[in-house]
Amino acid sequence: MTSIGKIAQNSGVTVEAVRYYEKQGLILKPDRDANGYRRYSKGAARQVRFIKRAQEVGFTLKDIKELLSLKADPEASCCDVRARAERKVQEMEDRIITLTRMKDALSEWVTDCEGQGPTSECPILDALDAEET
Amino acid sequence: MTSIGKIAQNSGVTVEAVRYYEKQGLILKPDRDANGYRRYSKGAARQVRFIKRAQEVGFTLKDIKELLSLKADPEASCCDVRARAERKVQEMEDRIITLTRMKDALSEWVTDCEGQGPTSECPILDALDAEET
DNA sequence: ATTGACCCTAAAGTTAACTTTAGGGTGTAG
DNA sequence: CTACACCCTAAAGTTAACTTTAGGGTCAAT
Repeated sequence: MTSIGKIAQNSGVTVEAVRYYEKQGLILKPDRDANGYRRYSKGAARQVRFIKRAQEVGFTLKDIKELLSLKADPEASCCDVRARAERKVQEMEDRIITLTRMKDALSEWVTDCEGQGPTSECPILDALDAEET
Repeated sequence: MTSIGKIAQNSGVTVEAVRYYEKQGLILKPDRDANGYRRYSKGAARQVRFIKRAQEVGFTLKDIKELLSLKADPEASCCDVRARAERKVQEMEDRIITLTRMKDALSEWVTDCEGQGPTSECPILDALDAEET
């Protein structure tokens, strides 16, 4: 039985974040003791860490809420979880491809640039300003 | 001399976006004709396309504003532009690395998952819930 | 008895880049 | 003359995931 402060500390988030997760229905509402303070069971920090770890691999809080529903649902299949994970992997691949394309375009222009002379003769600005696509 | 609608169309953004860029100081305030309508010179669409293209390679509007200052400044050197571009490339590389790491972790878990059985035995959920780091 | 560390709530603020809304003129084609 | 497309402004809304603020209780120690 610990306080919200300890839970936060043990899971590497702020106290406000823990309250926020509670409000969003991502963690169970804990009991309160006489003074109204939240009183958490030992496993609570683990729930928060689940959230954090899921975020770290790219899930949004909305995704995580779904994942938690599946986790809690005895009817749900592992397949459902897998499908979501695959979709997320795909999204991340797409983001990576886009970012890489952007980066490559920009770094090519950087290569063209000697870094000398006034901006009026800058190949980077020229590229951005070019008439064609 | 064209209307804001044409400018928007010719540069692939909305009318509201053009007005927004103006408010942010990214494009010059155009003259107005008798009825108060904005009246743009021919080159205005090009300014907007500069913005779009810069966004497409990863610059934020804030970055773009800086770039435009450099562009307009006869004292400024191409070197300043290049430095910003290099910084941006670095940022994008960092994002790509992070995203790739995330994606790899998740897709490894996906590989572990047969997609069968209840969620209580799902390797993906297990991985997210694991005790260690 | 007061300091300081914690706890509480509800509501507003943050960031980016727009979009939407509300309320209203303008110009022209039929 | 009346639709209808276009133009105007200012202000609020959008999204995500929190953080900050404002205003207050609680509790152990000094």
